[in-house]
Amino acid sequence: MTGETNRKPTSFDVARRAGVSRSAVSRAFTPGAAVAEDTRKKVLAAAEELGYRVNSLARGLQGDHSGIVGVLASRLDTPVRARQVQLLAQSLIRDGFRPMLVTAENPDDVAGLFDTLLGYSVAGVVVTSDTPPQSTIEACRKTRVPVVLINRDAVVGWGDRVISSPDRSGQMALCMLRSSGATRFGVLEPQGHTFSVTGRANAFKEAAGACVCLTSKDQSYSAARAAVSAVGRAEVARVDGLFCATDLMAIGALDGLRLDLGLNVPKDIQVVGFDDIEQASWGAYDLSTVRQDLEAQADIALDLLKSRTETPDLPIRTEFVPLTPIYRSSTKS
Amino acid sequence: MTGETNRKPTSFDVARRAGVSRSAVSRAFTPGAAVAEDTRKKVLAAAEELGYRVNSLARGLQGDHSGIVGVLASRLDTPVRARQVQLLAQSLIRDGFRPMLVTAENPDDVAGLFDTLLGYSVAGVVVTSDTPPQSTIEACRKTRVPVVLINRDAVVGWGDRVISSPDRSGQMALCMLRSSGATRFGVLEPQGHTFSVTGRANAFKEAAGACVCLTSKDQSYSAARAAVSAVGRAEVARVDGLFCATDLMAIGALDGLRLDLGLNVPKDIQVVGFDDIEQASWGAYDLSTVRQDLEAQADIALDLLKSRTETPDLPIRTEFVPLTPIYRSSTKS
DNA sequence: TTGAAAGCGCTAACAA
DNA sequence: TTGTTAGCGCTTTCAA
Repeated sequence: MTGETNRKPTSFDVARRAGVSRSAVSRAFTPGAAVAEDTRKKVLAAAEELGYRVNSLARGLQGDHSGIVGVLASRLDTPVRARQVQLLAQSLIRDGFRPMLVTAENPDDVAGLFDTLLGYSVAGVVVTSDTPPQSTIEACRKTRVPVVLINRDAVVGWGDRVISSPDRSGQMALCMLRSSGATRFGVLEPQGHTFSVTGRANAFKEAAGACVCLTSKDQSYSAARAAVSAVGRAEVARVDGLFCATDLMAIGALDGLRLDLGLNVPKDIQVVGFDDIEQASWGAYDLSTVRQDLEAQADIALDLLKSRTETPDLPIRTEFVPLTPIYRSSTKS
Repeated sequence: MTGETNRKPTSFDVARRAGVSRSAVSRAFTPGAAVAEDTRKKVLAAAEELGYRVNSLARGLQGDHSGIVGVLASRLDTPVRARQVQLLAQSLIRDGFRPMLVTAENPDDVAGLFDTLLGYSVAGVVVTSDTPPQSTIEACRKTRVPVVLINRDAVVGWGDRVISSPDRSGQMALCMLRSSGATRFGVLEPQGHTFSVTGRANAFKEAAGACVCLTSKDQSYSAARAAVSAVGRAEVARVDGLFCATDLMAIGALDGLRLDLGLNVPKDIQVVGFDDIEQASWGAYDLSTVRQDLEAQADIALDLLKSRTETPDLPIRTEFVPLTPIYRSSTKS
C-alpha cells in the first residue's frame, strides 16, 4: 500500500460511483442547493470513499470569486501586525474565506504583488500596511473587488476603511498624562508620514499646545531607544509626560530613559504608548497605553468586506475601532 | 469616468487586440516559451492597454498546481511564529509562490482546514504548528503534494523536515550555563509534549544529570512567570543555572525571578533561553540564549519544497538549522 | 428534483 | 514560430 500514485478523484468519479449526474454532485456540495436528502447522502458517501474534495480552482473559475482574500501585510514580525493578521485570518477563515498573505520585502514590489492577487479572482483585499498603487485600486473598483483599508489614508474612489481615530487617540493619550499629573509634554514619533502613527502624534501636539518633539529613525524599539538616549538627560528632563506613537517605541523609550539616561519612570517622567501589545504588560515595562481593539478591527473589516460583496454600490464607509485607556505603572495614576 | 463596471479582459480579448492567437498570448506570459520577441511585445502592449492579467485559477486548473502554498501556523501572535511566517512568506513569494495562511482557532479545526487546501491544488504545504491529520498527509503523498514540517515530529510516510536539533539545542544551553560557572541546573518547560520544546528540555536534563524541573501551564510569558513565582525563593535558590525552553518563557521567568522573588539575575541565578526573539535583546531583559537561524529555516524549507516538486520520489529528508550561542547579561560570561 | 450541455479562462499537444 | 483543438473540473441554465 506504499508508493502508489493516485489521480485526484473528480466530481465525475463521484457521480459514477453514486449513480447520479455530475450536477447532482455539485449540488450536494453547494449549501442550500436543491437536492433530495437521499441523493445528497449517496453523493457524500461516495465522495468520502473516494477521498474527493471540491476543486476550488474550478469552482472559482466558474463562479465570480475564489473565496481567497488577499491580505497585504509587511513587517509581520512586529507585535501589532502579527496580531492583526492572526485575528484577520481567523475571522476570514471562520467565514469560509482563505487569506492569501502578501508581504513585500521592498516597497517597490507591492504594486506587482498586489496586481497578481487579482489573477486569483480574490473575494476581496485587506490592506494592513503599505499603500497599494492607485492603478490597481482602480482595477479593483472596476471589477468590483472589495478593498478594506486598516488604519490607512483614504484611497481615491475605492476602499472601505476601519481606523482608530488619530484625533481621539492623541487626545486620549494626553488626557491620560494630564490626569496623572503631567504638565510638560513631549511626543516621540518616527520619521516619515503614516496615517495613523503621524496622525495621533499630531493630534497629541495640537491638543497639548507646547510640546517637545522627539523623532526616531523608524518605528523600531532600537530606533526609539537611540532617539531618546541621544537627546540627553537635561533636555528630556524638561518633559514630565511623554507620549510615544506606538508601544514598541514606548518600550524602547522606557529602556532609553531608565537604562541609558538613569531617569525614573514614572517619577521623573511619565510615559504613555499606543496599541497595548502584549509586551506592554510585561513586568519590566508595565506600560500605560491606549488600547486599540484589534478583535473589533478584524470583525469590522470582515463585515465591510461581506457587505460590500453583497452590495457593491454601497457608498464608501469609514468605521472606527474602540479605544480604551489602560493605566499601568509608567504613569502615576 | 466614475462608476462604470468592466468585465475582466481575457486572453481572448488580448489576442484579438494584438492580432494574434490565444496561444500566443499564453506564451507571451510563460517564461521561457517559444515566442518571437516581436509578438511578445505586441501582446504585452495590448495586455497593458486592456489591463489584462493572467487568471491564475484557470492556469492552475490546467497545469498541475496553482502556485499556492499552504502555510499552517497557529498562534501567529507569538514572536517566533510571526517571524517564521514572515520569512517563509517572503521566501515563497520571492520564488513566485503564494502563501495561503491557515490558522486554526481550535485544534479540532486543523483537519478540515488542511483538507480544503488540497482543493486549491496547492504546490505544497508548510507546517509550522499543529499536527496535521494522518489521513490528509496520506492524501498529500498519494497526489504527490510536497509537505515540509518545521520543528515537528516525523509524520509517517510523507513530509520533509527542517528542524533545530533538540539534542544539540539542549546541550548548547547547558554548555553556556556551565561555561558561565553554573553548577546546579534547572529547566523550565511547558506541560504537554512538543517535538522541539520538550525535546530540548529533555536533552538538557539528560546532559545535566541532576536537574530541578519546573513546569508551566503553557508556553506563554505569564504562565512561565507564574510557574517560577509559585515555586518560591527557597526552592529556586537551589538552582544557579536555569534553562527555559523558549525565550518567551525565559522572559517570563526573568520577571518572576527578579520582580516576584527578588532574586538577582545573573548573580543569584543565571538564565538561558531559546530562539533569540527580538525581545530577548531588549535592555530590560538582555537574555542569553540559543539562536535558531530562522532565515536559514525558511530557505531550507523552500529548497525542500522545490526539490520535492521536481523529484517527487526522492527519499524523505531531514535538514538541520544552524544554532548559535548568544551571550548576554542573564549569564555571567 | 434531476440530467444534459454549455461554458468559465487557460495551456499543451499537434500540425502547419 | 504560430494557430487550432481539446480538455482541466466545476457550476448553471434549461428541459424533462
